[in-house]
Parts: sequence; C-alpha cells; structure tokens
Amino acid sequence: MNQKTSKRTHSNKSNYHHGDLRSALINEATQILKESGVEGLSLRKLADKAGVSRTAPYHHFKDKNQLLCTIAEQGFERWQSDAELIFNRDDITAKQKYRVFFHGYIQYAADNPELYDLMFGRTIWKQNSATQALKDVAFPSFQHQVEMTKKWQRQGIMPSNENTLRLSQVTWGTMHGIARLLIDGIYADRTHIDEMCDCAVNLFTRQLSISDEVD
Amino acid sequence: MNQKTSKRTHSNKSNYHHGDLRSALINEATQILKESGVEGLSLRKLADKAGVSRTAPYHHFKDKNQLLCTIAEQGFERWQSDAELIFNRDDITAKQKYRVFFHGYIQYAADNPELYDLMFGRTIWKQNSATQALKDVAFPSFQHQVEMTKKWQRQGIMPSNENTLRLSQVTWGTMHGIARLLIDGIYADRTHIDEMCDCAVNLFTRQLSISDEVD
DNA sequence: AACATATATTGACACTGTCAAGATAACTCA
DNA sequence: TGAGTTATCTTGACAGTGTCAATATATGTT
Repeated sequence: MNQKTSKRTHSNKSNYHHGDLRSALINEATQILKESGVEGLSLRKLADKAGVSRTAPYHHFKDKNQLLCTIAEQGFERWQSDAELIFNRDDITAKQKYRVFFHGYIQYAADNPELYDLMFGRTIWKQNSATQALKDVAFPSFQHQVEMTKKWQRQGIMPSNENTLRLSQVTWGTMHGIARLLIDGIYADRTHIDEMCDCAVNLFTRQLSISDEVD
Repeated sequence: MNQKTSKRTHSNKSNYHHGDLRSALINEATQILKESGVEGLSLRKLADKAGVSRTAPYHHFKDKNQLLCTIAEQGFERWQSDAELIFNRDDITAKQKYRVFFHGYIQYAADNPELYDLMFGRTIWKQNSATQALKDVAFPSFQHQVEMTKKWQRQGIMPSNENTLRLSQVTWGTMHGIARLLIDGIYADRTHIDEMCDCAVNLFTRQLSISDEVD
C-alpha cells in the first residue's frame, strides 16, 4: 500500500511492465473471490486474467496468503465503516441501535459471503497465517464491540450481571454462527434471516421498554 | 457399508487384494483428518499409508467427496449418541439438561475440531455435495433439537412467546458460532469456553427457577 | 552512459484429484 | 473341476495447483 502509486504515469509506453499490477491483482482477485470463493481463486488464473505470467504476482505479494490477507483487510475496513455508521446514528434509540447492528452484521455477511468466509475462515486464522496488518484491523473491530456491549449494559439493554467480555463473545458468536450457517449453505432459506435476528435480539436484550432512551 | 464384510477370511493369502481396504481407508482417513484437517487429507497420501496404489480408493469411493461424507456421517452418529445420552438422563432437572446439552455440543466440537469442521464446513455443504446418506443422518439431528426446544418451551425454560423453529435456529447458531470461533483459531483461549457457554445459557433460559422440575 | 533496482518472464518441481486401460485375484455356476 | 463374470488393484496419463530459481527487460539514479 506504500508503493506502486507513482508508477501510473506510463500506462501504455510498453506492455512488459504492467504499470499498476498490484492494484489490478487485488481488484481481479476480489472479483474472482466474490464469484468463486477462496477455493476458486488460483494465482495462475488470476495472473492470466490480469494479462501477466504466472509468477508475476510474486513480485507484489510474498505468497497467496499475503494476497488473501490484503483482501480480508479491505473487508474488515468496509465492515468497520458500516458499523461506525450504525453506532453514530442518533435518530434511533439505543435498543434499536443494538437491533440494527445485529441485523447489519448478518446482512454484511449475506451480501459478501465469500469475503466474510475469507475474513473469518480458517484459511487465514486456523493456519495462524494472518499478517500483522490484518490483525491490526481485525482485533480493534471486536474490541469496539466489547466497548459497545459495556455501554449497552450500563443503559440496561443488556444484562448487567453478566461479564462484559463473555457477553460480547456470546453476541459475536451468535452473529457469527447465524452468518456461517447461511453462507456455508447449511441453511438455504434466506427469507428467515430477519426473523432469526429478531429472535436473537429479543433473547439478548432486557425487556425494559422503559429505558428506551436515546444513546 | 453393505459390502466388504465377507472378505475378511483371507487376510494374508496374498497382498494384491488388500482384504478390507474400505474400512482401512476410513480409519486412516479419520486419523489423518484428526491430525491435519480436511486440507491436509489427500487421497494419494491416504492410499500410500494404506499400502495401496493411488487409484485403489476409487474402487470403494466414487471420489474424495464421498469419502469425506462417509466420515462426516460417522461424526453425526457419534454426536447423536452423545446427545441421546444427555437427553435421556433423569438425574438432573430439565434446565440443567439444557445447560449440559449446550456444553456438550461445544465440548464435542472442541474435542473433534477437524471432524466438526468437516461435518458443518463448506467443503461439504456449500458445494452442495452431501450424499443422501449424510443428509439422512444430519437433518434428523437438528430436527431432534427442534423437538427438544418445543419441550423446553412447554416447561417454561425457554420463552414460549418465541417461534420454536427460530428459537432452535438461534440456539444452534449460537452453539455453532462459539464452536467455530474456537476451532477456527479465532479464539485461542479455551479456558473461557465454559464461561461463555454459561453466559449463553443464562441468556436463553428464563429465570423461572420455580420450574426446576425433572423432565 | 553505467549501474542498480523493480518488474516480468520461462522452466522446473512437487504436489493434487481423477480418468482410462490393463492386470490379477476371487466368486459364481456349469 | 473349469470357464466366465465380477471385484479389486495396478500403472500411465492429464490438467491443475503454489512456488522457487534463473533470466530478461524496463525504469530510476548517479
């Protein structure tokens, strides 16, 4: 991300050097990922699509894993900005905000199933192959949710007698689980997503409709 | 499963025919799976370990997928019998049973991470490659949980105003999500599993400690 | 103009799943 | 017992994968 931005001056001077291969690779890869998933993304096909030789990508990414981590990074950034938008809303109550956040998470996963799989799948995490850059984007994402949980507890929306970290983990686990059941094809029926989310939110939030104060 | 049982008579008559290759393959494969996961299981290594040629397995399994489905089947059967054991206990209250079931699910996943990944991963489900035999074992497993949920609602343990199917889905989603966070290496700290489960159970079960009747 | 660096190339290696053809043993029935 | 069918296992082959080494070419720098 710190290089290659100055090279765009000689686009069609020759065709031996691509000019902006790194960006092109990321874009093409994101496209292929969306269509065929991680298992359908091969560096050779990717290089072919970008019009370069098989090994050209290796001058911009150490290996396949590093490419994947870069794409996953972008996924986290996009979700982070989506979530921020929700957290910063002031036109809805705190409880509504919780509900919107929950739905938003599942929606993001449903809209970008293969990207979500990459972001949270074992391809990256189980092999312990996440780059530092990826970790630096991924961890704060959960950390932020912990803080929000703490807030929700103070506001009486979530049970205050439960440990905040555990509560966050369970909430995340539930969202993650529902997301996975959907994107992994275990549940085919997507028309029930919203009802499932609502059901979960009902269980997690306290029924104190008195405290429907704005954030 | 309907063949090969009669061939065990001539174990060391020759070594051209293995004698009981199908079972041997399943056993070896289960072993490799446990150690290296689906991505570490190749038919060629498997054949090699079983002492046969690369293509010998194809006379017992149509392709790799069919082998995987067979192993997954066994995983479901084992979990099903574990769950049955819990459901049939009469030494604990219904509410305790719910808690034990929840913990048991996560425990099974934690004890057999790679097997669980195979059972519920996209390798099988997202590609829509599950054999009928596998479906016939997997679906009743969830169906059974739906029935239990209905029972728990009647007993006042779970909220009766929520749709039973949605409630089952959310419960399963939560268990599945926590399990996945653990086995996919997103959470490394396994010492908090029990606390997470307890937290989830607390949220899902109504606080009616009056109805602590035995099932 | 000379040299260093970034970028791209072809060749190669060790893997993978799976098909086709052929070999061998076992089972079936006369 | 012997002949023929079937089950099982073999080698050879093909297309695909990630990635390394050696090489070529263009760009940037002095």
